[in-house]
Amino acid sequence: MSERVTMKHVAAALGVSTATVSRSLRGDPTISLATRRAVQEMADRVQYRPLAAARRLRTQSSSLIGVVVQSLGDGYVGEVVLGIQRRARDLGYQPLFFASEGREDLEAEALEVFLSEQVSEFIAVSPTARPRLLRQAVEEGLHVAVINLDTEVEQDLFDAVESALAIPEVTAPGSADLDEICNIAFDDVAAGVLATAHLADLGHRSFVHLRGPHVRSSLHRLLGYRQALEALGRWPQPVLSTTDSAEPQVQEEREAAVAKFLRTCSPPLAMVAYDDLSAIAALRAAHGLGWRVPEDLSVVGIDDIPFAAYMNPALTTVAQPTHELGAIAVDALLGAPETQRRGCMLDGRLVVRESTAAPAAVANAHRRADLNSVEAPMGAD
Amino acid sequence: MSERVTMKHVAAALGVSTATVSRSLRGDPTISLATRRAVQEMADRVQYRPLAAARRLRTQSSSLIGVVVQSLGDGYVGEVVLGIQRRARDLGYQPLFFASEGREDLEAEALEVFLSEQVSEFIAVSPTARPRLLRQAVEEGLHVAVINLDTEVEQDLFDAVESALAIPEVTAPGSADLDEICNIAFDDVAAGVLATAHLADLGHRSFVHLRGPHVRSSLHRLLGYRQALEALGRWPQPVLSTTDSAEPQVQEEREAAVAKFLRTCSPPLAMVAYDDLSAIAALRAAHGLGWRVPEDLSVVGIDDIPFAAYMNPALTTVAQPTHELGAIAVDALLGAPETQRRGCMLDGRLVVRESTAAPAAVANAHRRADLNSVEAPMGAD
DNA sequence: TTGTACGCGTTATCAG
DNA sequence: CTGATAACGCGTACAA
Repeated sequence: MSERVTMKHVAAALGVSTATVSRSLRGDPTISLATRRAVQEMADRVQYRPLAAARRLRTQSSSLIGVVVQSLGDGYVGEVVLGIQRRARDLGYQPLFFASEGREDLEAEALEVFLSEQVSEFIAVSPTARPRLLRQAVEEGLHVAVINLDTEVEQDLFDAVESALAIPEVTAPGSADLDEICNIAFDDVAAGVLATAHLADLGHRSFVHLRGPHVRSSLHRLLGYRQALEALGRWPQPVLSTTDSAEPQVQEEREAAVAKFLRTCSPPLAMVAYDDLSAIAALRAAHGLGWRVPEDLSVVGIDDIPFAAYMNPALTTVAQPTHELGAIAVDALLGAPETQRRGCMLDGRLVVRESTAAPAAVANAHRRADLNSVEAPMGAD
Repeated sequence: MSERVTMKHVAAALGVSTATVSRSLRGDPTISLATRRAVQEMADRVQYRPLAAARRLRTQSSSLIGVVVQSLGDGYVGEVVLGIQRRARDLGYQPLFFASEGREDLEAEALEVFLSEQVSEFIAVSPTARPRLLRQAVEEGLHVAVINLDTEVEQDLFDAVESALAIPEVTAPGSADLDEICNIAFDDVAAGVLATAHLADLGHRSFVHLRGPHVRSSLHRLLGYRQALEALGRWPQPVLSTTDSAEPQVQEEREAAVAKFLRTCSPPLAMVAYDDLSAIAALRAAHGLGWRVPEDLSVVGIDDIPFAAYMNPALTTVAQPTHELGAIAVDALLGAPETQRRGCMLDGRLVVRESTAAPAAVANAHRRADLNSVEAPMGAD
């Protein structure tokens, strides 16, 4: 029934050629201002909408920007994605999102789709150690930017960093082979330092780090923890780790690991968690054992996911500049030449909320007794 | 440098016509199996990829399914979107996501984009009271499905439902004018009933509902609360409300409202919150006043956002069948004829975690004294 | 300043 | 069973 309105209609209605319409609509200055205006007016009078497919077929380019994420539901990713969408829109681009669910086959499919859609700019948000996707992407001629590339890292490196020995040479993120891509990164080392220094500034002397999975960001945050402590002359300090398992149980394992550790020591204690989710697990563990946060245990997370502020107590954390990360990635690919290309590193921002406080030194002695006598309110279930 | 591989290349390499290639690739049975196979083989030997733009220009249809959400970061939306993406992929469609940020201009832009992209199927996830978008969409000839349409509702209706009077005629969601669209809905009334009944089953006698904003879902959940209570012969019971304000403060306002209420009464108490976020605010308020959850206050949320399980205590809640909602919406638009068209209503599922328990009747008397003597640990900051 | 004409890669129609 | 050919809507080189 309702025919699609094409340039032909606009042209006919005005008695001009389609070429004139085309040129007018894109503001070609060789067309007289009068006709340009007339065309404009007629175009939206008849509700003309350029057909993306036709334009793409003709120009061989799509003004589509492919974005692969693991999951759109993740709060952190959502923020980054928002930054991408806003900046892309400013530049006249439309993001094409694809959730990979962490599956390699879906990542491959994403690439197929992008190629079919003539996507030429490609952003991967926090890809977990899948160089293949990125390799293929550059091989296919896409311009790719990565936000927080997170490659897998050997256990040995963690062991070394956790030891009292000299810090080993920590390779640059991503490193070697991936060279064409630009990596927009959060400074995980600095975040680790920031979190730890905050606790130290509060007067804490006794620290613990809840380590993340075997990936670069985890290693770097640990490194920051160590660096800050070394600067204070207090290294080594304990590091907790859990087996890297699949999503469902990971929170419980973290909670268990923290609980186990807390039983071996006495307040006050200061914890730097790998990320906010880890910190939240720690909150639960502490509560389960009757440790009060922040009085007995100060906890600082990293990321500042949307829910951090809603926790009880609200989580002190190092915020990632999520929107910026997204915007910069877009700029790096599409922005004016002055916007950098070769990647960059952004600092986090300390957000102090309720989960950290000065150690309650005075009350120590008698609280300690308390803790030993009470049963854990929630026990292990 | 790297030329795009087209059907022409495939055809040339095999000495056949592009028509044959085209037909073979789409499995046209009029082509001999032999050639079909040969074409297939050659096609992926030379890495042929159909150009979406060309196909669309020719067929006038895009196998793209437009999806408008408010925010991709929202955990709830993320889950729904996942359901959409999975089902869409099964049917050979590619979702095109657009985050409206709740802005009407962006919604309009989304529609423009969809039209340009020849999108013919359109899903809106939890649109908040913006009939305009949907109207325009159907006017432009799109097939639209809505997941949890949430229109604004007058204060009067809330007042009426909260009163002791007879329940007023509550109009169907969306209602009247939006008729072409199919509404895939979560049964909010049933969810309210489920949550309330759970608390009643636990033995609670004293209830309170923390009401949501002035939208249909909020009204319906309140209605469920009332219905369940009426069935028990315990209506009326208190209902808490906050001013509907913009995102940033809403959590704090909810927390304050709950705190204010808790000060006026004594444990044990059972609360049905509008949603998980409200419930989380209640958790904070309770903690701030020294009420223990679930011993003094049982709280049940609705939605089961991903974070509900991580809360401390983990939140008991009524889960929305998020993936299903998404999948059904896709089916309603694209699925086989046997998959319904005219919308449907899905039930929630009670997920019992740690925030609800039987009222601690015995301990009441002396605990009450406690509560009155202690200062709120966290005070108001 | 504007019009004419062609081609982008694909599919559909019509012959063969 | 397969091939030639036209057309989808737009942008642009070239001509006027």
